[in-house]
Order: sequence, then C-alpha cells, then structure tokens
Amino acid sequence: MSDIDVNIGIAAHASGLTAKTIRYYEDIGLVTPKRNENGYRVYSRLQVNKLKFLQRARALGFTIVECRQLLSLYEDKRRASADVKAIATDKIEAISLKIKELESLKESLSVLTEGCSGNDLPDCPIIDCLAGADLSD
Amino acid sequence: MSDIDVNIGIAAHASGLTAKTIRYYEDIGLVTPKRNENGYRVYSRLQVNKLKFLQRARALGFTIVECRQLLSLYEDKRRASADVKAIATDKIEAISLKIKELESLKESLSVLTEGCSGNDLPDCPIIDCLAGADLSD
DNA sequence: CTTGACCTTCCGGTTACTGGAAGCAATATA
DNA sequence: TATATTGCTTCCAGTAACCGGAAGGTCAAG
Repeated sequence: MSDIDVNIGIAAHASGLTAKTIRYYEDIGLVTPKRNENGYRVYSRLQVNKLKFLQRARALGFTIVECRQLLSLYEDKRRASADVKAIATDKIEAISLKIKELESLKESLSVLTEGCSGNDLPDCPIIDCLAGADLSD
Repeated sequence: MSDIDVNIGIAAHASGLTAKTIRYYEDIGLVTPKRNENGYRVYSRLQVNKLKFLQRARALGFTIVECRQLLSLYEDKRRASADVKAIATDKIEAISLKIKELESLKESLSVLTEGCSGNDLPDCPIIDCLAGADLSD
C-alpha cells in the first residue's frame, strides 16, 4: 500500500463529494476501493482522481449513466475525441430544451401574477386560470 | 349518484392525467372519490375539476406540496389573492434561478465542445478539463 | 481509560409517478 | 350463451441520486 492511499474522509475532502456519495458510487460500481485489515475503504491516488472527475462531471449536469460513459472514455487512452464530444453535444441540446421549457413556464406565471392584485380580496386570476381558463399559446 | 359521476378512465381523459396518476393523487390525499357497489372509483364533476386544476398546476411546474396549497386556496372562497400570488412569485424566482444555473452549465459545456476537434484522435479538452483543469469563473 | 472523531453496514425516505402481475367486472362480439 | 376484450381493482417494485439516522467497531489523544 502506497503512502498516498487515503481513507474515505480524505477522499471526500479531496474530491468535493461526501462520504455517503462515495459509498453510493461504490454500490453502483463506479469506483471500487480496496479494504485494509480493519475493513476501512482505501482509495489510491488514481481513484481519488476518478472521484474528482465524477464530481466535476456531475456538477456539469451529466447523469450517472453519462458519467459512466465518460469515465470509460477517461480511462481509455485510445478513445476518439468525437465520442466524448457527442455526449457533450447531446447534453447541450437537452439543456437548451430544458431552458426553453422553463422560460415558457416563467412567462405563463409572470402573465398571471402581473394580473393579480395581490390584495386581501378573493379575486385571483391565477386561481381562475388554474380553475379553467385556457392558457394555450 | 348524479349522472355526471364518472369512472376513473373518463376522469383521466377529461383531466389530461393518467388513471395511475389519479390513483396516486388519491393515495396522497389530494382527491378522494367515492366508490360504488363493485368497488370502482366514482368521480363527481367537482372532483374532475380539481383533477384538471391539478393537471394545469403541475404542468406549470408547481410541486405536489404547492398544488396542495393552491388546491386549498382554490377551495376557499375567502382566500386572499395575495396568498396565491406569493406562491406563484416564489415559483417564478425559483425558475429564474434554475434557468441561470442551466445557462451557466451550457456555457461551460459549449466552451469545451468548441475546443474539441471531434475527430478520431484521443486529444480531447473535455476529458482534460474533467480530469483536472480548473473551470472556475 | 474514556472521549470523540472516524469508520462500517443496513434500513428507510425523498419526488412524482410508472410498469407490471394477478384477478374481478362490464361490455362487445360470434 | 360463450368468449374475448376492455376496464377496473390491489399490491409490489423500480426510477435518480443520493441523504439521514441507528447501531456498532476502530483509532488517536489526553
């Protein structure tokens, strides 16, 4: 065992993940550490790097399934950059779509709240709309 | 039993929800229909309206918890429009925040893919970034 | 020697449903 | 009338990506 091997707490700190999350990643087969005599998980430097990699990819909005793909590409020195780019491009499109949906949603809600006096009276266009008015474009 | 009472299939069609979803809404106490002799659920016109209300509110991005609040306001003839407006305004803010996050995400990914040749070579700035480059603003 | 920090496993909960199996009930067709 | 097809019922399990907490073992310090 090299002296750069670390316990889960250190790995968590170094990767920006929680120990809980790291154990979860082990459960689903992403990063599987060795154990020492007392049963503690032991992470190599390479494994800590993978954890960091996962933390960044998740923060960028990649799902676990996508992370699994990216990780295998990360580990494969002979991968084509096109493979990686395809995953990222798909993700960008999905994000753009989600943004559009949310903007449309926000627009609908804004129209409603602007028409709502927000006073003590029971008249409320928001409720009226939900109760039956047509909100189609 | 009035002749406007309907089975779950009709209620589903009229509200735009699935029968599964309607049963789930019953499980969590949102809309509780009567039963007839054979055990089938029977929805009144009022209850179908509530289901429609829920469908619209969910489509606008309100959570079930918020729907529960909105539904109680919908049922309360003496509610203040300010109460409803507060929920909607909070929702707009949350949506705006989510949009900003997604735009930032998209920007990061776009920068990466633009720098990626997308060819058969293993050189890939996306992987390089995930592997350790700093992506801070 | 005990306190506290760190580690282990296991179980349940989260959100808002969806899918499927097994089995009645009602209806349409042959 | 017999059968086939829907439609309805309940229950169980699974989804994504973890989080919280309980019960208990381990290790270093005072």
